[in-house]
Amino acid sequence: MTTAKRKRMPRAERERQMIEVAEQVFSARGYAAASMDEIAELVGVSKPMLYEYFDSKEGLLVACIRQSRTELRDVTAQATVGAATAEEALRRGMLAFFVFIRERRQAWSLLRHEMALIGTPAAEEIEQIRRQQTDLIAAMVSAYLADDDHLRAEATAQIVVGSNERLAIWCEQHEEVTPEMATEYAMDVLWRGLDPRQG
Amino acid sequence: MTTAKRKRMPRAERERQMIEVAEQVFSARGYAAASMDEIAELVGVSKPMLYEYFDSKEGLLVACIRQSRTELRDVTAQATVGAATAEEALRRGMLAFFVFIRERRQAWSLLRHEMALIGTPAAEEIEQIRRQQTDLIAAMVSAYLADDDHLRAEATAQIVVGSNERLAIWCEQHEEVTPEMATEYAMDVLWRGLDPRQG
DNA sequence: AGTCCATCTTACTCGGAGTAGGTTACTGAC
DNA sequence: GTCAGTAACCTACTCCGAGTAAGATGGACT
Repeated sequence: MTTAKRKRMPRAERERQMIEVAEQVFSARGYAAASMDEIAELVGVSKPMLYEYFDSKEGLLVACIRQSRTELRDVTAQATVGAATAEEALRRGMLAFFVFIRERRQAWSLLRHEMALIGTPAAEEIEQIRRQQTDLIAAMVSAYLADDDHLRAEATAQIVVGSNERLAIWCEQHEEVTPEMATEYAMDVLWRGLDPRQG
Repeated sequence: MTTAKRKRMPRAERERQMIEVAEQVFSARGYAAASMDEIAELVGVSKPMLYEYFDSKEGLLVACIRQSRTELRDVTAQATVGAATAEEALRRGMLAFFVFIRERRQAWSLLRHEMALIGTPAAEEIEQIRRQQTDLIAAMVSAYLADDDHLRAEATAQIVVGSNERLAIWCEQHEEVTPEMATEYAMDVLWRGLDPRQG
């Protein structure tokens, strides 16, 4: 379809193509229900090629996740540049996140599947990839808030990420919640805190 | 071992026994790597019995998760009774949570596996079970904080739960973080907020 | 024109989820 | 006692999909 003769393309290009197809199939069918045979057929290649390039079904999923996470990190990082205050950086970053998950459904669906790898050999690698995001936030927390307690900064990053991910899943069931509203809800708790005494 | 003749026990009892064994196997091997044959053998029963009582591997996992989540909700709900303020209720609830995940590793490991069911027919049922927890928190938020915005209360509950779950996973990699420290980190963000201006 | 190797294929194995159909022990009725 | 009736249980399969062994083929470079 895209290219005339579906044959003999260089490894790097084939890999990209495989990831693209796999991303669609994984997010459409779910990781467990997706079959390597189907992905291979859609790519227009035989199954052993997938194994040649990605070792296993898990490996293929990890490659897909790595790509989507990198995009997400870049989008959120980009959103925060030029923010004057910590508050503004946090708000912009979160808004970028909620916009991302609404616009790039497929990528987000894939990221949700990273949890499917818990308890597998790939779990550690996934945790490594997540650190792209948490390290970024932990660094901002330390810098903006002049907090030199490293452990606390990491914990704070986990809280921010965890909040956003859960909120994102919740948003999927509440179509009426816009990215702006989600951001407002999150800011209200994370920045101001639940303590009602402050104005 | 436990009972002399491993034969012919009433359904309810057999179910409990199956769940007990399945909980161990799932949390030890991981959902994907666990096999129904192994579980059946450890129970001392043949595989079709598992399917008779739980329909599928997924169904068995859901049953295990339901039990562990009920325990977790009861523990956290119990911890908050008699708290004088919202702050105290939140702190006690979260401390109970972090103690739970450290003491009942197996149950917590199982709850982490609920994510493995994303994109499967059981996903909706899992989300239903989670609501045991979020509804409880949303109700407390509404009551204590006199907030009548239902949507916001739900979002807040998701933030609290998401924070705690991510923090719990992070704690597994940081043995030096005690439940008390985790609670303090979480309270500092969720109650006071990140805004450094307040004292 | 021939050699090398990266790309690609056919045709398998193997393990585990799920099932068809039959068997055995207990329960109550007479 | 003994004879349904049924709940608990088993053996012995099917089938699908992950992963692999071993070989074919096209193109690049000498």
